[in-house]
Amino acid sequence: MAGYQTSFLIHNILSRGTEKNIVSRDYADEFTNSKLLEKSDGIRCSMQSEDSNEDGRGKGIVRGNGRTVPCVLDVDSTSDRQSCEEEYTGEESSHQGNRQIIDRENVESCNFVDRHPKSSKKRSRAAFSHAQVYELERRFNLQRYLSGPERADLAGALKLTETQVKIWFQNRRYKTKRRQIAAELAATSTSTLAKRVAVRVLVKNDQKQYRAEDLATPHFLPLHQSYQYCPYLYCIQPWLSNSTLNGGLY
DNA sequence: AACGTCAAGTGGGACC
DNA sequence: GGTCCCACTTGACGTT
Repeated sequence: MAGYQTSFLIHNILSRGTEKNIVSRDYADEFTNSKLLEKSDGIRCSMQSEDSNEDGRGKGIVRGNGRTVPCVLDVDSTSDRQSCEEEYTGEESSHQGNRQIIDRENVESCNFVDRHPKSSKKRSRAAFSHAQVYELERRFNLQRYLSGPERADLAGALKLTETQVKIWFQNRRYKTKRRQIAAELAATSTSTLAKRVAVRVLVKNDQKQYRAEDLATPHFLPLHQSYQYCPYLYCIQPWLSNSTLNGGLY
């Protein structure tokens, strides 16, 4: 990847210290894990409790279905977080709405319970740092599946648990697939609609084929309004053939 | 308040 | 049985 602006190098961003980190898609190829951790260490807050079924650590094997699919280049331009979620100032932010800002010395003890002792039963949700997300994204663009050792290496480099890396890749694959399906369905439905739009004959042989009140009553509502929250339901449109359905989903 | 995003939870299938 | 995966769902949190 060429043409990256130096000012958007992740280590430059991270080294700004008190400035708010603005994440750009313009990342540096030469950026390494060591540089990443050199700057990012201590700005994350992993609130997650350790997964009970932490798996595969140190086994050094590639499992049968732990396949590695290299170099699937599909840069998802919409995958970035939409806003800056943390600012590293070396102390906790005074903004109540902000995500957790972690003191370097308190990284190990950072968890939701510590900060919210009265709501210890609340489910916690880790907020990965931009540097961690960047590196995960970068790796995902290289390969969508990680073997056990690869996952362990990445987890160690990012100071995440293997389970967190595994779940991140899992969620990321599913997210990509969802967007791909939605895009395909949107494309097919619009093209299908274009082919199937019923055009009423209004004039035939110089005779009007409509009544005046017909013009005042719309017959069609935009389909997408009905599927605002269920985009996948586009595929259940009756005019789509089975082959289209199957091909679109699996 | 409604909505969107995302890490984590859940459940089931596949593989060894 | 253990581990991985996918396909959702849940709950926390940020944005509008």
